[in-house]
Amino acid sequence: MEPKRLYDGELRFLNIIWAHEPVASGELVRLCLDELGWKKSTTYTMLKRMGEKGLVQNESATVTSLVSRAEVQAAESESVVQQTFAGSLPRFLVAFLGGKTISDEEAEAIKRLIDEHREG
Amino acid sequence: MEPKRLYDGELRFLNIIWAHEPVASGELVRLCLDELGWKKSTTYTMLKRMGEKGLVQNESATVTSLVSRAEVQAAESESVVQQTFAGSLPRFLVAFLGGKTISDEEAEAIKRLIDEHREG
DNA sequence: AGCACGGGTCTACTGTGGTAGACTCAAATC
DNA sequence: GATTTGAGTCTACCACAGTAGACCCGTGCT
Repeated sequence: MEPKRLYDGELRFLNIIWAHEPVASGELVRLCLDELGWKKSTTYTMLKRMGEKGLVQNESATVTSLVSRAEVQAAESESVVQQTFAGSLPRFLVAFLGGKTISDEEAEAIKRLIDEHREG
Repeated sequence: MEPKRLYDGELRFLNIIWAHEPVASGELVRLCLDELGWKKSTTYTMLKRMGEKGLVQNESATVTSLVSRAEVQAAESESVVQQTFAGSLPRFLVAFLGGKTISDEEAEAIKRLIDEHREG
């Protein structure tokens, strides 16, 4: 999976698919109408365009994703850290945390994560 | 500054401005030609459009930015964590770290950052 | 006076994301 | 056989990022 950044609409669409796949196309039309306010043809247009990009698949009226949420999220995070912070995670964190504070639980969770990914 | 997400071109343009401001407009035209391959009119169009958005300023042929790099970076990181990870920093980190490993120094730097932003 | 030149605007084309109306087609139903 | 219904396509409009060619204007050089 090349680190291709997704557009807003694609992401919202994928989120629905991930949450329900495999999902019947008609059902997906209903879901998109409810959650995104899209008309039927909009959903099908999206389906087709994203199918051409290899992001989703519509076979015998059953829609599945061809990229996992994890892959997309990894690419997205990678892309931002790379493009905006020259690949530096600490710089990202400095910017993100700014004036914010984080709870003790979150702090511990993060430290644990860091330890799990230490080299050596 | 509202968390308005910038486009690629705007970001590349701002990067040049940040690196040289205050910069004479003619000089900026040269820089953009060199670093981005933009023609003069492209640079001026950008300048004007981004001026209308309140991102940059061109006064008596001197260009300055109206948003700091830090602000933009904060907004950018905020936006990604919000949109792709439901605002959860740990989730972002799980995705970002993936199979990666980080050095001891980086790990310590990050832990220090975390502690500095604990609440209470 | 005339010209070159740098600063800057105007207009406009291209691509594409986002969105949808009109329509086709096959299967189910009456 | 005729009609409804659900799946799916075609065409198209709008907004806007990205990009640039043609042009205008003032100032200073010749």
